[in-house]
Amino acid sequence: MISESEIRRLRRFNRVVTSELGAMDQSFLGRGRPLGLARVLQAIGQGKEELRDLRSYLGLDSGLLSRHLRVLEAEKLVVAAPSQTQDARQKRVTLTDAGHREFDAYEALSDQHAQELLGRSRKRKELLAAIDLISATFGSRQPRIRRAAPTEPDVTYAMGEYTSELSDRFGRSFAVPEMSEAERQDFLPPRGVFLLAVQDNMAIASGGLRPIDQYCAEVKRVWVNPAWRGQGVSRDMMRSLEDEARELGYASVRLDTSRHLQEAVSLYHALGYREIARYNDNPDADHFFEKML
Amino acid sequence: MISESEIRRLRRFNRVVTSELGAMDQSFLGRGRPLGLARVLQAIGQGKEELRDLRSYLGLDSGLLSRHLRVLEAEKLVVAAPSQTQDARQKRVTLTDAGHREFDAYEALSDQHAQELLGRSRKRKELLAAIDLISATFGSRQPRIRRAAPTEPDVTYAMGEYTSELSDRFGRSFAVPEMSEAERQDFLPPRGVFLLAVQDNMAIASGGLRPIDQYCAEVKRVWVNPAWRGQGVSRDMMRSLEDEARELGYASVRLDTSRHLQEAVSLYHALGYREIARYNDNPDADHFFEKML
DNA sequence: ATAGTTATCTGACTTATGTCAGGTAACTAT
DNA sequence: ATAGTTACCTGACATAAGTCAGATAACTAT
Repeated sequence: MISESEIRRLRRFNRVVTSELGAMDQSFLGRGRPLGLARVLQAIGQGKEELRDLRSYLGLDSGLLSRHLRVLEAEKLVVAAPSQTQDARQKRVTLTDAGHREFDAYEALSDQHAQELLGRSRKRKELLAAIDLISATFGSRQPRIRRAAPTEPDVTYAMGEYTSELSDRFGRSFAVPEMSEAERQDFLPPRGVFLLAVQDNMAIASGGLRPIDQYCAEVKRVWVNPAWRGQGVSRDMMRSLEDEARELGYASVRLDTSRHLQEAVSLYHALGYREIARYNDNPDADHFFEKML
Repeated sequence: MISESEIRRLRRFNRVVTSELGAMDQSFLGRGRPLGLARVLQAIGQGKEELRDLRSYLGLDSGLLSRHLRVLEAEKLVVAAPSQTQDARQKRVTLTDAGHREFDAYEALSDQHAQELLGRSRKRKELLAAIDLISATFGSRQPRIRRAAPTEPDVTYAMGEYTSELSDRFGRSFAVPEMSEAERQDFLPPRGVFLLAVQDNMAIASGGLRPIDQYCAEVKRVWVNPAWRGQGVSRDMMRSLEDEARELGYASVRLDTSRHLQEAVSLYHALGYREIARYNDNPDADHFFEKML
């Protein structure tokens, strides 16, 4: 079971992190606005514009939220508008230009704090892996899979991690693939698609689909952040890619992979892919799979 | 430099952890006492008894702390007494029996929360390593080295980690050494000593010294929590052990180690130890060192 | 001995946060 | 059409938290 010392280690972690977060709050107060208002402003800036979302996200009483919004309105940082929904009782608030500036200022403070923390670490890569593992363990439970343009920053991030992992696994350096305009189009409907699994606002997994010919698409660049592995994320990603392929009118998908990525090989077997002969000249691939849709 | 995505990962971590800590606070409120008072009570229970310590630890205004203490006194949870120091103006507060019970109740809540969090993890060992790395990176900077009795829980914890690491390194299972009463005496003055490096109230490194003969002591069980490595902790530990050996009247120290612990071998070289011939029959050792004090 | 400093306490005040009971207008179910 | 419900707002109130200006007694430096 869970030992005394494990509990103490977690509690030490709690103590340490609490004091860091306290420092963060202090820096927010520097803008002369109580924390409650700052939180509301940040939440709105992050797209929580419907009042009901805001209330549930911040856990606020409706009266209190109403009052906070009144203050922010008086400061001309937000404006109220009727909600997008049918219901004319519901409202939404959006940031004014001044509101955006103020929001950006809070974002900059957060970024600065984050940067300062990262700067303290000698072993940044390990630290980030540790941070991700904790985010994965304690974070909200539902990664959401959505389409993404190959040029999005989140895709760039995912591809960076992907190639860095390939480099580790293969023991030699891979470069992030530079895509031509034509290659990017291959990953966009109607020819293909690029998917990201997003949790707590950040990509934790990716996968792409591009045409081989009229009837067959190829699965490429499937990556899952190591901290989220073992929770069925890659399975969900593969299923979503297959769904997309069907919708785009393909009859089958193919993919290649390598003995250096053993979990991948097992996964494809488990998902009903069958091994086929080499269908391309990728020198790093030694396993080839196909699945009829 | 520090990239955009690294900052976002740290901020995601912040978000996730903030909401966990919020849940913790909620559970504290269940005892019908505002957070401020609960914190004071906890701090006193943790040995912050001098008012000045309390103030600086909790960052409280002296007036506010005074009032908080008055409330706790009225509840008969704490009693004030003159400070241990010369200065008759200074005061200290201690928990009454009822105070201890109340403190224990808060401790139980914390433990319960910690346990619940750990229970959520599939990969507990990795999670704890991640937690330690973050504690090491963001925690307070000064590990303190102190003597410890071989029977202390912290020593037991350190030895558990030590043997578990040996098992990993050697690729076979080591058991935590059962010590006879005589062996324990070997690690206690005047014959020897056992040291712990403590940070944020927990052991992060250990080392022991026991007699070989009248003139020479042996360094044993040097362990540093992996999260704290690379910061000179082992160096400090070795220096402290040497100081202790000198004080206990030894003229030299010896130690054995293994090629499986390459950092250890380098460290001993760097600290001025010279390799000598095998001086014992430890089958796991293949390097032997000595240093004149 | 004297002047200045320090540790703690008290009272008065402010601000932040939270709660609750209506109120209005817009909705839903029948 | 009517009764009941819901989303948001307002006013009144309560509690928590923090600030500040003295007051007192005990200290320190000279």
